[in-house]
This record gives sequence, C-alpha cells and structure tokens, in this order.
Amino acid sequence: MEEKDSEKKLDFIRNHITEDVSKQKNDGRVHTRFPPEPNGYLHLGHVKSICLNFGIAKEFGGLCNLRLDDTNPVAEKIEYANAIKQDVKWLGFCWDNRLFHASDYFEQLHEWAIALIKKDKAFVCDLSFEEMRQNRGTLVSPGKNSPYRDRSIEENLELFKQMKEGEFPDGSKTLRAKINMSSPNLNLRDPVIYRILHKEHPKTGNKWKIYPSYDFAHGQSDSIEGITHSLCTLEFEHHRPLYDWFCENLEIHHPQQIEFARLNLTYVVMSKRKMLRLVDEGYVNGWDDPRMPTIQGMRRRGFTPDSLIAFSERVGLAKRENTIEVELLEHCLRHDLNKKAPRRLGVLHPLKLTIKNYPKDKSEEVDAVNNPEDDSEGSRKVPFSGELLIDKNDFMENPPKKYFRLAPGREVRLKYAYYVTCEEIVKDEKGDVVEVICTYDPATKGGDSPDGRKVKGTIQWVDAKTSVPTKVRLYDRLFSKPNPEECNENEDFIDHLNPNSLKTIENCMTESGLDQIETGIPFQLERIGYFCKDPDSHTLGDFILNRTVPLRDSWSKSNKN
RNA sequence: AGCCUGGUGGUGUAAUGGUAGCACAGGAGUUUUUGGUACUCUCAGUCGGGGUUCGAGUCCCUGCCGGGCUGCCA
Repeated sequence: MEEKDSEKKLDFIRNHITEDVSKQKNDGRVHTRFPPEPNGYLHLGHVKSICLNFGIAKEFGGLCNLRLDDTNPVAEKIEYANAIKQDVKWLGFCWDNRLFHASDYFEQLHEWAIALIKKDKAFVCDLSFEEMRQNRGTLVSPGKNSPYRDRSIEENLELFKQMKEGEFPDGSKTLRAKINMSSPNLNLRDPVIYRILHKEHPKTGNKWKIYPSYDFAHGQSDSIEGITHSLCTLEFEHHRPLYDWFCENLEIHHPQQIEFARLNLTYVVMSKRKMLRLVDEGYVNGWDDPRMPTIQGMRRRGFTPDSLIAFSERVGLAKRENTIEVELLEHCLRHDLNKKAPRRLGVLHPLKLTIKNYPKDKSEEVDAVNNPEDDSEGSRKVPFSGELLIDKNDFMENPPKKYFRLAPGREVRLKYAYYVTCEEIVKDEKGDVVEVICTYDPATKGGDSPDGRKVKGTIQWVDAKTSVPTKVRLYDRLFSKPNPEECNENEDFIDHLNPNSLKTIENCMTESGLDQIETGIPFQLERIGYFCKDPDSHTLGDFILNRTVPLRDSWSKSNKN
C-alpha cells in the first residue's frame, strides 16, 4: 500500500502481463474477467481471484468483466447468481455494464460447433457414458477411436441438428471434438463439447436441449469478450491445450490462459463440496454462519472488505500449492479494524464493583475517546456512578506476580474515569467473590493523578444501572487441526471440528446506547476484541454481538507457560 | 505406472548468474489511560547428489518429495 510502484515486487502473472503490454500484444490492452459458476456461494478463495482479476485490470488501466459461467443448468441457480453479484459489489469492485453470462453466447457457440463439424473437426458420437469411459484409455494407455468418429460431415450436421431439436434423450449422444485419442493429455482424447440436457436453464428457459461443456464455452466466452489474460487455478492447466485448440481451430481472438495456485487456509475447509456438507448436516448454521469462510459468513462475522483485499495482496501469487496461516488473515483484519473501529466499553463476565466513598445517588458522565488512532472521531460521554460492573478476569483475590489488575489493596485506573482501590471483597456461600468494594480518588477524574502517582493497570467498566444486557457469540476456529483434511483411516474432516467454535455467553453488559448501532458495523470493546451486532438481534429481540476477532493478548499468552 | 506441474526459514512470498530480503507466526525489549496499537531487536531457509562457472537458489544431469489428470462438472 505504502510502497511505491517502482519498488513493488511483481508476481509472475503481473510480470507476464507487463511484458505483453510492453510488446504491444493486444495493442497493449489488458482485459480480465472473474468467471464464477453460479452453483454455490463465494468464499475466501474467490476473494483472491476477484482481487487478482479486478486488481490487475485497475493497475494496468484495463477492464474486468463479471461473467457467470452458467453452462450447466443442473447445478446452477438464480439465488447463487444474485449472491455472487452482491458479494463482489460488497468487496467494492465494479463491473459497470459488463455483467455477462456464458449463456449469452449459446447461439454463437452453437454456430462454432457447426463450423467445427464442417471442418471435420467434430463429430456426433453415440457411445454411452460407460462405453466412452472405456474407450478413453487410461493414464498409461492410449484410447480407442469412437466407432462413430468417421461419420460424414453431412450426417454429423443432421444428427447435431436433431440433438438440438430435442429428438434424443439425455445421454444418448454427444458432440465431440476430433483431436487425438492417444494424446497423453486425456483432455485431448476427443472431448465432449456438447451434451444433451433436457433441463430448463435459468436464463434461456427451455430454448436449448443441448448445452456446451466448460471447455467449449470458457475460452470462447473469453474470446468474445476480448479478454486478454484469462486467469484461473492450477487444475485447469491440462485444459489449456484444449483452450488453445479451440481458439486456433475456430480462428478467433486468442486470450492467454495463465494458471495460479488456489488459496488454502489453516483450520478451515475451502471446497464447496465440503462446505455444503457442513451446512447440510447442520454443523454450522447456514452458508452465512460467521465461522464459514464464505464472503457472506465473513461479512456477518464483521470482516471488512479492506481487510480481505489487504489479505489477498499479502498472500502472494505463485504456482506452488500453499496453505496460508489463518493468523495472517487475523492480522489483516485487526490492522484494518484498529484504524477504523470505534471503541466502546463492555464486560463479558460482570462482577459488581461498589465505590463506598462515592456519594449515594450521584451519577455523572465521563469523556471517553472514540478512537485513539483517529482524533477526528472525538469523544463521547459515558455514564458513571458508584455502582459499576467490571470483568471477573480483572480481579483476583490472590494474584500472581505480574498481574497488574485489581486485587485486595491494589489501586487501578477505571479507564476514562478514576483511580480506585480495592478495600473489601464480598463472597457468596460457595466462596466465590461476588462484589468488590473500593474507594475512589476524586482528584483522579479523567484517569490521571495530579500528584503524578502511577498505576500499573487500567481496566474497563460499565455503569450498573444504565448499561445494556447483551448476548455475545464468541467464535473460534471451525476445526481443531490446521489441516482438517489430513485424516487417519476411518476419519474424515468432520471428525476434526472444533467443539468450541461457538460459545454463547448470555449475561454480558455493554455501555449505554451501544444496542442502537447498525448491524454489521464493527467496533472494539476495549481490552476484549472487535464485535458487531448480529442480524438475529432483530428477530430474537436480544442485543446479540458476534465476536469478529479478539484483541491480541500477550498477557494470557505469556501466562500459559 | 504415463503425462503435466511445482519444491527458498514454522507459514507465505522475493532475489531473472553477483551481499538470500520482506511479511505473518515465535522470542526479547521500548512507549502506552486498551497486557491493544506503534516502534526496536531477535530466532530461523535455498530438497539430496553430481556438474558448468571466478561465482549457482538461479544453468545442466540425476535422484527424492508434493500437487494435478482416466465427468456428458466447472
């Protein structure tokens, strides 16, 4: 961000594009696209791709299209398409009027299929699914030509027409490219380019009975849109020769496909299939569960677009398999939130604190800084009285050596308010401390002592009368292992779910007025972490917070050892 | 097994034949009205074996290891 462009280290894709531009390839134009299939929700892996494609377009003064790759009506739904658009927009990227669908090109694709037949480079094949599989050969042995491979061009044309008109049942025939059944690249062994599917399409309705395969649609869609660089993940590497073959044989604009390694993250799963299981089998509460790495989940959790974009820039880009530590994501989140999130006061585990020398029935307001990182945010008034609540963690009857917080006889600062000294404690029948009784020093109002006296600890508090009851959902990593997919026999990733990934605490108290905040706006509860109001607050009637991420805590960390 | 592809600290990513750097994580410290933030210092790496070269992470050979590929999914 702060780096000058000249100092910025470029990744291999940006290097490649820089070179193309300098050689005036495509007249120096750069045009990318983000091409999700609308068959599920976008996740963090897509964020990387979105930032890459839209980012590169911006950096090189080019454009990036949003294209929904809707060639398979069996799996795709309008709801997913809508969610995708919403998510890309939320991240802050703009496709202007360049929202496209692969289905926009069905007519052209169909013409191109006919052109291929006419060039004797495609044929209608009657082999069943199973027969085709057997004829394909294996990784180490070549395939056999289809017995239908040598049909005449006229016959192919006629048969393909009948396929299109819906005269054959699903699966009975395919249109295949005529390439090479003994290619070591299995994708080149006469791949299917059109299949029969009597299925209504969300965009084209019942117009088509045949649908193009990915390989026959993707490159050509890129070509039609004038894409210069088609960026995709590593598993499409073997498809590049096919991508190239279609562009060459159709003699159309030929974008450059470049593959990069997909993103993996520790303590989570990133595949649509596995996420679907988490949702379907009820291990999480839907696709937007704040523990899910979906954009919707992360948004609900309190992630900001900027933190996700910063993360995408930091994860790097290469062709080797990689697993990013979730700590980097958390770092980017905290870094962004620290600058932006307003500070508020709250206690998760309330403990009564009474100031015995504070006048009965008196109350006042103290000035609290809204954001120490941003003076323009100013300050606010927070109610204060002789009856307060502090956090149980901030008091210990028998503190260890380096404990800086409240203890019998100790003086600490109540943030923004006064110094208080613990004089007495009250216990219940079980012997648990239920109240600490303090005296305060009226001269320390605002939190500084005129005599220059220092305290080691500063703790947060809320006024007992005016603070608001709050439910807090504490989220932690979804899985207990860095790589949940690493399993012994008889295990699968489900066995590695973290049983404590969600803990709800009911009796929290937060400062007056906080419950009026808008849903999803992140704020910091001082000394605890970042939170935002969950939409459930409206339906359930409680004030419910999601913990986005806790503050770093070097005290509890050093205390563990 | 064949083909493709990759291998740099714990993790990720730079160095395009010339001092192996940066970030996160870890450790130590300074500052602090958040045990936060910021800042400083620190730990730690070129998969192995040969070769070319004045000089190799980089080039060559070879071995090892990881990932991908046998959908009418994308």
